[in-house]
Amino acid sequence: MEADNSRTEEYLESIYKLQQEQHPVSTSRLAEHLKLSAPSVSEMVKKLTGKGLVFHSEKGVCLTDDGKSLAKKVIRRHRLSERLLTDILGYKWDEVHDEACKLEHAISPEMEDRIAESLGNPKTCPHGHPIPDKEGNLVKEKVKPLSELKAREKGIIVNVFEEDPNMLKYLASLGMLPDVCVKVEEIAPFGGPLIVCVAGSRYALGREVASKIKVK
Amino acid sequence: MEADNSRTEEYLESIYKLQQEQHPVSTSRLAEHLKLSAPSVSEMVKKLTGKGLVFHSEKGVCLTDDGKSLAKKVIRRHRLSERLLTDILGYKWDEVHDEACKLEHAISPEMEDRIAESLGNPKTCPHGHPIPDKEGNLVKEKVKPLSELKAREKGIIVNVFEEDPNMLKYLASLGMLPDVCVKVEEIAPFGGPLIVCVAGSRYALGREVASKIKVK
DNA sequence: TCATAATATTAGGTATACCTAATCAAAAAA
DNA sequence: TTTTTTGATTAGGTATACCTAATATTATGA
Ligand SMILES: [Mn+2]
Ligand SMILES: [Mn+2]
Ligand SMILES: [Mn+2]
Ligand SMILES: [Mn+2]
Repeated sequence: MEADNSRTEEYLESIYKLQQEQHPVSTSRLAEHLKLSAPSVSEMVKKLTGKGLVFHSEKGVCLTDDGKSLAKKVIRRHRLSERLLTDILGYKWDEVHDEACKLEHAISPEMEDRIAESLGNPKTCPHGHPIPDKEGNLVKEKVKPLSELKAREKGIIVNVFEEDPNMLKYLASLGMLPDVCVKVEEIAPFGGPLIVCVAGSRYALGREVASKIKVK
Repeated sequence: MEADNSRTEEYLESIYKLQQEQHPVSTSRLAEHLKLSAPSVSEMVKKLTGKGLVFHSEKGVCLTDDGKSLAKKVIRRHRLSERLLTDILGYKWDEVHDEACKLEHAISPEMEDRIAESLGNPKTCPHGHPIPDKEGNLVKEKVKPLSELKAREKGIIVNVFEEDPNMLKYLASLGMLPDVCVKVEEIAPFGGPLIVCVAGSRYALGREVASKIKVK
């Protein structure tokens, strides 16, 4: 019978994403992201180790080459799903994450190809993240968080590292979407907000939020 | 946590389909269709009974009103998925069944609506079967098997009660698709084939195959 | 009617993936 | 350095959905 790898895929996907923040991923961070208990994750990580998909370093869990390869396949399916949802079915960018997170496990390689083709082989998901190609290559643009720009500096939004629908909805309402130009007018002291200018309007943006927005 | 009803959905879907052939569905027939052992099905049917989705009559398993309602939801998602695959992603009618059978469990009510709308609220799947509406209403056309037509009688193909890709591929190669007109030229005796005329060409069609093709 | 065959269910077991409570180990604080 | 806190794992358990082998039930047909 055909195995159901959806849990394995979900773990690898999470590990891949979390390692972008800090390299070896801790059990607790992974458990938090997957909304599972630490022992559950601990146990599953052991199984993934047995399958040669992850290994344990000093500081935490790392993906093996096989694990990385599978993770990128899942991420490709996830991001293509998001594009299908926005470009063809008319979803907003804040509505697609959870749907795509289920769809990604129900998509065959055949279907993945067809979606990519039908969409004209898109390079990024609606949040600006690169879609790995069939071989697992993905182009990471050199970016920095909006929060690191200095006063009077400009940047173009590349992507938004955030999956919370409310946050995304909020950002969309300010017009802060990929490819949009943002200027930091001034930076309030003592960890205060950034005053940014987007399409002629000025907004005060918290540091936390600004750090999720990556610009070039 | 959100429950995974995919197995429940798969059982109800099968029961619904099989009961169209013969009303109360036997455990063995169900096991065969689901490609599972009889004891597995026996056990699962007991669980479905506990959930109030099916009940046991003399002759076999029947859907309760709740069961029928859920089954029709699954079938709606299945058939909309098939249409998405053919109409938007360019699949052939013989390639969609298995893909749709996985997709149908990963589609939210929200997404179901969006697919239906994007496709212009189609009335049937690529095989000619009606797509139940949101409320579970579905229009069954009055049809009979092609095998019951008499010599020289004509009919229009309404649907094909078959999910085997090879059979569907074969029928498509003869141009035998929904809405196509077929004329039975003659019927060979002793259970022999039907000689049919489709779009000017004549073909010999086995009785078994002809009984799967429903015409009006 | 009685034996045979088909169907359904029970019994007992496996794999997967989750949980809480308890324990162990490492890091940070006192 | 000893204590406390945080983090990870072990121990023991549950739910779900599958399996094979054995048994029971129902039909069929000789
Ligand atoms: Mn996911
Ligand atoms: Mn995305
Ligand atoms: Mn199905
Ligand atoms: Mn169909």
